[in-house]
Amino acid sequence: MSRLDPAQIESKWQTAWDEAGVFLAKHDPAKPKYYVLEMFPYPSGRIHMGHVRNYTMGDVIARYKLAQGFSVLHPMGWDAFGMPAENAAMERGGHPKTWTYDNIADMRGQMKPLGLSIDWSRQFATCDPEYYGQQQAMFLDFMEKGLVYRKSAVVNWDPVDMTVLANEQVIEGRGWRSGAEVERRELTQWFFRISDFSEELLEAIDGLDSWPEKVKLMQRNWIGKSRGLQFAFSFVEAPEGFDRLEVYTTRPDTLLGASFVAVSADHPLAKYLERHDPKIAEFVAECRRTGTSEEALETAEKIGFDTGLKVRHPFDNDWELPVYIANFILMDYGTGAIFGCPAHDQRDLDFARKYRLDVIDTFVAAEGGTPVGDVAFVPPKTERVKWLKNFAWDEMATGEEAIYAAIADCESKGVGHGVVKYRLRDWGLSRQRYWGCPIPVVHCADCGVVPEKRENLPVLLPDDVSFDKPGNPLDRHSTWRDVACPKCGAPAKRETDTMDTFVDSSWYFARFTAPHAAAPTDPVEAEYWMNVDQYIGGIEHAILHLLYSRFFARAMHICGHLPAKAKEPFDALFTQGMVTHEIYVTRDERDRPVYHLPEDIVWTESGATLGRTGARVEVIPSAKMSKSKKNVIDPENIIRQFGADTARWFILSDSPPERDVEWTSAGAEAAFRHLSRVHRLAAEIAESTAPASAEDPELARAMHKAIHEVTMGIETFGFNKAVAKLYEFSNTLQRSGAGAQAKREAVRAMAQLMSPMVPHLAEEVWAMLGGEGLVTVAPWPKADPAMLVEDTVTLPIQVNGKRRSEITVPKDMATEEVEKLVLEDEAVARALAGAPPKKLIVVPGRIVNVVI
RNA sequence: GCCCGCGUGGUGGAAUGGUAGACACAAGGGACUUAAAAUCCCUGGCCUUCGGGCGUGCCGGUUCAAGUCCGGCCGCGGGCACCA
Repeated sequence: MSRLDPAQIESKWQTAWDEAGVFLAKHDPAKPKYYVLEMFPYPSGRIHMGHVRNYTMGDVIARYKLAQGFSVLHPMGWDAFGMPAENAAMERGGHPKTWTYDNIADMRGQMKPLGLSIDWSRQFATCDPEYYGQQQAMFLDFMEKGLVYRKSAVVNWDPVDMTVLANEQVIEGRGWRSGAEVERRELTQWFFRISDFSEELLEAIDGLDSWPEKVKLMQRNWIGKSRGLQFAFSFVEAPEGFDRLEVYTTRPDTLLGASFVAVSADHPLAKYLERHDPKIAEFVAECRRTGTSEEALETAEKIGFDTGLKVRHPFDNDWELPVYIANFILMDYGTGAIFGCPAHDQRDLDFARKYRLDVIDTFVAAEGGTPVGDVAFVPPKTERVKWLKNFAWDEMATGEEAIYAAIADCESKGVGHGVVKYRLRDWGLSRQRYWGCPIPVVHCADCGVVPEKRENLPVLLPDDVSFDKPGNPLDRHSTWRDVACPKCGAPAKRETDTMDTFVDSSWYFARFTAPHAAAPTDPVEAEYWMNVDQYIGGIEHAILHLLYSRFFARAMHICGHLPAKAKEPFDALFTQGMVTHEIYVTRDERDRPVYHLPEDIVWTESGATLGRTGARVEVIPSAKMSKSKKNVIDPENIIRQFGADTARWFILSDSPPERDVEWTSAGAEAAFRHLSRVHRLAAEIAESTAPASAEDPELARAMHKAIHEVTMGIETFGFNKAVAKLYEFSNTLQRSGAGAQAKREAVRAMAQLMSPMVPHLAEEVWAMLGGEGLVTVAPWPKADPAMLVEDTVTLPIQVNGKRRSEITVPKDMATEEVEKLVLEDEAVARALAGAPPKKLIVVPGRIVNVVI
């Protein structure tokens, strides 16, 4: 009998699938379609276990749908633009393009042995001119429809690398690469008008029934809708050109507690004042020096500057409030100006105490008399509280009622109006980088910003660039940069900014439906294949990527590139957990962690120690895999050692897909043992010469139960449960005394049920048992409902809710008869001790409860 | 600070309000073997006077029946955050 040899069978069946072309997506109007997509990878050069998990899950779905007769689209591509390629070029020399395409070839080579049911004929990389050229065409469409615009914005500028940094790249106020102190600079940049879609993107979340609640919530919070009052203060003495001062508040109910007004350092009023008062100029400059990074914001002291200006309270002309410039006010939220109510907002209170401003308690929060000290009283939104100063609502009202009443009252008095605001900002897409999609416009001294002519697309990235100097090589590339204006022909300059790589990943799913179309999409193909029926990826993309894609799908619809149904492009979303692995840690003399490789660890009775020194090692399970922690498991090694089926089987077992799964070598070995057992069992049964006796109802029942349960497991993303049911079925099969014919049928069913998860072994087993053709395309088995019902049922008997006994009865025995048998039961009789039961509850087919 | 999720054996985890711990890992015992590997079989929540008692983070409630529903605590994890 042959042993399981994964290397041999896996390449054999992969070749068979390729030759049969079973994974090529075919547009077949006669069939229902199914589009499965896993978030495409960045071509770093190595696949990791996270990829294996992601693509295995998608593959289970794709293969299952294929067997169910769907026309399946399961493509793969590469999110290939981005900084790492440029960093590699800077560090090691070479060209980002070479580095990227080499990595793609390497990674494809590493993915192939996994036996994924991918239609590789549709593969593309976002750095292919064919792809980014269409993206440029779409950018021009967006320009025509007013979906993209330019404005000046404050950015983190690294003066050494001469580039804009994302907030995450600013560490303690310094650039992450250069270590140079980051400056705040105003640059003119391109923006997508995503904020125009705030309400639509928010409302449509309600329709995303097959998205995780968690992701929907994160998106709702990110869009951040709030209702409030916007109104204007009039100045006691208005500065030139400033008539009134607009503010926005979500707590108009605290208006009677107002004691100051503050504006952002970027507010027009601040900008006006800094031109006239050197002290204000100095203060404003100070504010602007503070970075925009989280650290900078958290540690920065809240400071303000009294402008000397005064405004009048909207309810009382004699009530004057000072106007401050403060460093903690954001220009791009609300109006860039606020009123401060120290008694009922902690930050306002801190500010008021610091600058000795009034604190007006509109509540006397604790009616007992404690006035507001250093802790503000924030009126609760849903709880009824006693208001001392209320201008439009009951003395006892909730904060929400008060807010609502305050807005209505202010509107009736002509003091402002209720408005809705969103936290969502427009999406800045300009990057001062080489390795990205060029923005296809030209800057002309006379014509301004001129779109590149369509016939000149794609605007290709030049190959002859160098990374020996900081900054964007496109800026220095005169023959690329200096062009004639597409409109007037005068000498002009190309836009040298490239697009954020999130743009590339915001529509790749649509491009897969027609990867070589001469337009961004092909309407016929998009109509057939869209939407993505099942999208699978990491939770880390819960907000940006998914929100941007939802926006892009809408914008593409407006430009005629996607049908209306694709405005929400992902019908179902699944977010999978990480693959973790234990780490081995010791501490150095300064108590910093030092990580060790597994092969350096010696296991002793007292625990883990370090081989050479004998130092005690702390073993921490479930750590995220990372190079620095020395706990990375390389999928290539695992496949070489055990085969792809084992890697797939293990990663699907045990842990629910949405949770983290810990990789353990014991688990991988166990998975391999089980698959070997299945292989051996199948071979035994295939070779068995035992007489083909009559059918075996027990085994048949187990088979139908397995079909039902595994199917349900796959349908509900309960892969761990599907795997458990397959273990159960193979255990039953192994112990079964059924005849050869019944066993063969059961093994064939098992091969089919296993095929989405361990496709190579399934093919092998299927072939051994004389299955027709490829199991991959064999129609998915159906459970016979009649076979799922047992003739007899075992009913547990509870006494006062505690299990005491059980009886086995025919499945449709009358309740009265069951009751009779229950009362005759020994344990029940003992508990009753002669007395009649208070109550007897029979749940047919399930349970009996005797209440005494 | 605001919002959300989760607490079940030594471990990963099962369980439409209906037998808690399926399935697997690790562990212990046994068979086969000169031996090992491989393989196969068995045991297992805790206590017990063998009747039973106690068990799903803690306290209480609803119910014939609660891991599951409700209220309150405790702990862990995640998201957002100078957002007015």
